[in-house]
Amino acid sequence: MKQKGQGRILNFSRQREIIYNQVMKYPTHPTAEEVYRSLKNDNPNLSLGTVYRNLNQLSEAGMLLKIPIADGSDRFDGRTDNHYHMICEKCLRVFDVELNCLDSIPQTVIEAEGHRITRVTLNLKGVCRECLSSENNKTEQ
Amino acid sequence: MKQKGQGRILNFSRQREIIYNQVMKYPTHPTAEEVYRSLKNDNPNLSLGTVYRNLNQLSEAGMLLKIPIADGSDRFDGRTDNHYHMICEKCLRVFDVELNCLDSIPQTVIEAEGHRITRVTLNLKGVCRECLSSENNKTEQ
DNA sequence: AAGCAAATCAATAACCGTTCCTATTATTCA
DNA sequence: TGAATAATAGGAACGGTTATTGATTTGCTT
Repeated sequence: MKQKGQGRILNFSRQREIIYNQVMKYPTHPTAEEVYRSLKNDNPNLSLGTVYRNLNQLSEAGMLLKIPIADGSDRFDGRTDNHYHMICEKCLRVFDVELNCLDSIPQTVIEAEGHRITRVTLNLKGVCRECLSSENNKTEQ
Repeated sequence: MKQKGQGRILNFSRQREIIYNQVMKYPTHPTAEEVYRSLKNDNPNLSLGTVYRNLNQLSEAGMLLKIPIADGSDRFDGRTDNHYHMICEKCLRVFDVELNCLDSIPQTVIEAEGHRITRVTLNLKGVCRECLSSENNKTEQ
């Protein structure tokens, strides 16, 4: 393993490979802890520190997306194209959200205030479609 | 102190009052730790837990705004109207940013995905105007 | 003002997510 | 193959925050 810069290819150690594959396999935006637990059975000597280290390396290399969650654990996403996330307050699942209106924020702020924006992190909280409809079934909102 | 609901009036205990006043006094978006340190000299028996508790109570009551920072401590803001924040990677100061384009996000997501959005949290990272211009003075970017 | 219940307090232990450390094992490549 | 390098497991340590405790203060009722 040589390179660590953004977007570079990482060589795959055994542990890195199973960790990467696990995140790619499920679109559930798992936390490091969840990745660890889901792999621990078949890999009894996997350690949590290794999971954290590899998830961070993979996201630095641009192969995964790290989703910072304001009031909870970071999550990781195999989808690396530009998109955002909503966390449901009821079921706690994380949903992908397309929002191209955010693309203009850096330029807007530069023009208005003179600051240069390098990273836009958005956290949406709400209630997902499924939870909304099961709420409605109870004629309660 | 009776009420805890959103926007209700809180009675002011002595400690709550000095904590609230301190946040209102400075527009620096201090962390709980910073509020604690800035008050500790004049109030030697103030405890950090009290600062946390009161800042959270005040923000639940709508008298302060709690700003979650993805990779650091939460910050508190005496300005409670709708606005957003940029943190400068160089000087680490937090700046207020006006961004009315975000107001339409809840409706957009409802229409596109069917989820109901209840809270929009934005974290902007970048380089502030002052740091940008001092960078330019070194003919280096 | 006295008595009492509720709120608040300081101090500190516990907690959680994450990173760091160390000795060991695996991988690379000359 | 063997020396250098990188990755690992396991667990300690860390920073930010919350929970617990027992003591103190406050507000209410009379």
